[in-house]
Amino acid sequence: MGKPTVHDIAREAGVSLATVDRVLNARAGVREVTVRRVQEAISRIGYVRDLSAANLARQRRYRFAFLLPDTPSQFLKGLHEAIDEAAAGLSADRLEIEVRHIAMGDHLALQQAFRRIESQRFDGVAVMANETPMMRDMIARVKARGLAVVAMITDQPHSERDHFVGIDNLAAGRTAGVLMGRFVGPRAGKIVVAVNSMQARDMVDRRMGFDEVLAERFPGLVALPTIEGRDNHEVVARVTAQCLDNHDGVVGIYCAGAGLRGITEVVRARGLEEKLVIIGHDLTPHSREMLTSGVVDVIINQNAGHIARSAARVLKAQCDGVEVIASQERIRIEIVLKENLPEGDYREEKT
Amino acid sequence: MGKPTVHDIAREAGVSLATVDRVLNARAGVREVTVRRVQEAISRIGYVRDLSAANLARQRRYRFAFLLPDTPSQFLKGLHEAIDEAAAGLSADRLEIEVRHIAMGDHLALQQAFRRIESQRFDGVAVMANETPMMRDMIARVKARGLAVVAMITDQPHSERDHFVGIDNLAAGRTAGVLMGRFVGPRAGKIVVAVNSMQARDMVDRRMGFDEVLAERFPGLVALPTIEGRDNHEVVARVTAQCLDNHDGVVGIYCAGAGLRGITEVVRARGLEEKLVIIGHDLTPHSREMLTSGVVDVIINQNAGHIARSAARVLKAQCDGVEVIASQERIRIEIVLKENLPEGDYREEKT
DNA sequence: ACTCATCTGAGGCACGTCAATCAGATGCAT
DNA sequence: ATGCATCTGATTGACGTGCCTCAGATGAGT
Repeated sequence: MGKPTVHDIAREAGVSLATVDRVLNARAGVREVTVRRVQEAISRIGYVRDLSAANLARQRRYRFAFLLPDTPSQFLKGLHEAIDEAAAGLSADRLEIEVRHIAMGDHLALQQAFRRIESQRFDGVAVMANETPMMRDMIARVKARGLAVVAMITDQPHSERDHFVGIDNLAAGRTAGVLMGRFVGPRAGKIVVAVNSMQARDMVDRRMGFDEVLAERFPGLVALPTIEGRDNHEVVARVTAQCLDNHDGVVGIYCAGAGLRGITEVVRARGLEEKLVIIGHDLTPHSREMLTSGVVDVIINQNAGHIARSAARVLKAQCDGVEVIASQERIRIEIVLKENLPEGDYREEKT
Repeated sequence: MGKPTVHDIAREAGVSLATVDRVLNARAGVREVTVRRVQEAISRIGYVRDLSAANLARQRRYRFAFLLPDTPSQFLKGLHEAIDEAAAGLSADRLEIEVRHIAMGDHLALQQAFRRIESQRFDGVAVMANETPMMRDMIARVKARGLAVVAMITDQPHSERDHFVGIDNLAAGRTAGVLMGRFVGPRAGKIVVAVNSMQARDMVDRRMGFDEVLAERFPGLVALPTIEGRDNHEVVARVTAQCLDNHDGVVGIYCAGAGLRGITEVVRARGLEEKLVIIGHDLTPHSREMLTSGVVDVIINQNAGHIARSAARVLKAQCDGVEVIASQERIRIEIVLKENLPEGDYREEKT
């Protein structure tokens, strides 16, 4: 005979289906003794609940909100697309995902967004934002309401989030550091480092990791003071140019944040492609092109598709009270060279 | 109102549920006119079938066989564990996976294995084996029986397999080549290259890719004739030692196949860790340790967990006649350094 | 007689299956 | 040409899949 069902439990425990169901779902209205009797029957016959049948019966839908900053970077655009794609693929599993862009830094907007999520019967939230006391409060509130919460890309380590979907940015910075050191080779020289903003935790971590490795293993390389690009190519381009004017012996550039385009423009304009080792973050149409054409040497990537799917899976697992496969949810620090560049990975090709 | 169901189609088309069902499942016994009428109703109300309800009703199970070589390498052990883990996670989706080890090269055993699969009502097969005319025949046979077939790790490009789950080994070899060239730096010298066997297609591809890049971009580096290790540490160790004895100016070792342990033993015994750049393939407990301790510089990895899950997903999608998310099924050529080494990725840590 | 906690039965979710029915066509005898 | 039995392909209805839900029954205690 097949796998045991609720009927088998009912028969085995000498109660009705409805009672079994109440025990299974830990609802009230069942005597202690009965609960025990049912539970014993369950473990005796080795019952495992069929989640898809259960979801069918209760017409369950999982509603998740994904909160992203409204910064218009290519990476964010790619992430948004990846989320939509994941949502399309998972709609068969009764998942609905709504992406909302929020002006980060605008505390009021963020608060409103969270309040709206509370009142709109969502089952979970994935949020990408800097960690602030306010964020911690908001997360605590929705958690108290029973929602699942994951932090995406940027962790909220001191909050009650259930999970972090993203990479260890310190390790990413260290990885960039090692590659910079080894690609530059035995030459000594200076390294330009650019970030979005030193307000952002992940940028600070990357910079720290990068500096650590340079100090430990490549004493010939000196990282210059951080350039802050504020998500703006033109700012990055201008400041990078200044930096190159002011310093002799620059051998590499590490672009830890957005704005790689600004850097590649300056580098190409001055014909420095061959002389400088350039390392950036995140695969985008532009960074792929720069990799292919040999202007950029390495891209450190966090796979947007993987992040989107992982966030959705983790939220669902949390709602179901189920364990995830840890190794599947570990976002890898991908090292991408021209040689191992995956085709069309940042965006789906149409079939 | 909610999503349209078969009832809505039936009402809209003015037929009964059973007729709708036969149209949906393309079974015979429905007049042309009626088929058209039903199909029009379907597209008019935008019906999408609920696969989980369908599978519940028909008590469907997906039975897949995974055929692996019985070579006792650490990578294969890890792959087997990854498959079991994936199977455990997917059993909720009604997937059953059976792993079978087969003495590759033993044509008779392989044929028997395939015959058994045909007679045992499997829905799909994932196979890891060298491409031979016999394999092509076997694949054609099971395909003719309606099974889904994917090639794993090693492609069967001239067969009728539905999909290949694995990496481009030429690109992997090129990736190893670039890293070798850049890590060695401006020094000139010789590179030792070890593989399992030049009979194996993937080994040949890796070697070719490696050589191409060296020739194109690092003319100072010369790859020595291939060492064939035949999946045996001791053979690898002995031949590597000989090779180091016979050649001056070796600056790096590329281990394209199994047997990395043989190489690291020789290197450590001679205290050459610092002097040589060592690049290997596949994360295993041993290669992780060598990476951590700095003996090995780079591991090119194909994620066993990803491969196992991808193969299972693709097989299921094939059975359901559904498209997969292409980017999710693209196995990446992972570059792993000590710095971006994922924790416990080769095997699940217990929670 | 009337609570109240506990428990049951029947029906529903979206779909599949199979025996049973129906309509139309065919063949045959008149 | 008409009536009638027969056959066949098209269609239906009812029930099954594992689980959930809610109105209502049961029974112990007041």
